[in-house]
Amino acid sequence: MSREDLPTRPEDLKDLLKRSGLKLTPQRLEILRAVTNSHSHPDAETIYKAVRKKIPGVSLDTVYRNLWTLIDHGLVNALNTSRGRVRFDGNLVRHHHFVCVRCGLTRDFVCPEFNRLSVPEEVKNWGRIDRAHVEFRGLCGRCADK
Amino acid sequence: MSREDLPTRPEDLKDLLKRSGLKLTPQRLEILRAVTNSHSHPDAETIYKAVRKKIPGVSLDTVYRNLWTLIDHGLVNALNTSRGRVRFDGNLVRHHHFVCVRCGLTRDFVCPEFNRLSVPEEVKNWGRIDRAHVEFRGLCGRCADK
DNA sequence: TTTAATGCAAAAGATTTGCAACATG
DNA sequence: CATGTTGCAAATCTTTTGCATTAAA
Repeated sequence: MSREDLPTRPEDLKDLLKRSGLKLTPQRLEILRAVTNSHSHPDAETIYKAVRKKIPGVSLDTVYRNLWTLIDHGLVNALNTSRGRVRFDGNLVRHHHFVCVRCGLTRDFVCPEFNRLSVPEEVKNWGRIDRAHVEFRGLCGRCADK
Repeated sequence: MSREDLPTRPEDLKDLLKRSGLKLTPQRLEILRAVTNSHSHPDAETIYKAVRKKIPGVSLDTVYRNLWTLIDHGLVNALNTSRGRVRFDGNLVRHHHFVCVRCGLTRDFVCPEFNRLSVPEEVKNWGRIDRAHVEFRGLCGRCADK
């Protein structure tokens, strides 16, 4: 299995955490599972609710702390947010986005070609680059109709 | 002058607002000017401070309201924010980003080729697409050294 | 045993709202 | 004029912190 096509089975998620050098706590695992299972770019509150079904005692700040940790380790992304709330993207299949600049609707699509865009020299000097992400911006059907 | 290379002279900014169908208030103009003049992806507070130098009585909520309006009209973008605060990008020259996933550092670069990425069929059906934006993600020099 | 993660409760910030007055087209 | 915009102040939400306790490696 390529790095571009990652699994969501529990054992694999455990693995993923370990390979990322992260301690494997039940909370962390459930948070990761919640965010990777959802392709709807949930906010922290939504993830919190999902995790509580499995671990009723979990706290919201643990959810936040873990999401940032997962982001730091490249397992999750923070999304462009129209209007003040962070949303998370845990789709482990490498993908790109369509974004409605008005309502913030964000949809995933896969395009292997875009994963391999070549990095301009200038940019190479700014740090270590792990991946390319393309965003097509415009108005979604709903917003365009108004 | 092409649409890809927009001006920041006051008259041109006024024009830009009008052409976007927006009422031209002094506050709005200064807010737009502040955000287009800064290439450092300021947050709302920073823009507020800059605008206050010209219009001391301006209020923070007016700044927010206008930034969202400008975003709705495609003149400004909201940026990926690591950690809870929206930042704004009013660079009118069409550009792309390098983003450090750890600290959130975001740098602009220009690459005409990326402006013309072809839109997959699937995506075309989701709405009207105005532009493509590429983000290279990784760790900036500073964060990579730790 | 060492180091990192958790839960709690409280704090801090950021963003939004209602509303009356005002300015723009 | 009609409509959209502003300032103000208060309200609302989201996200973060400190700290004592617990769990993972």
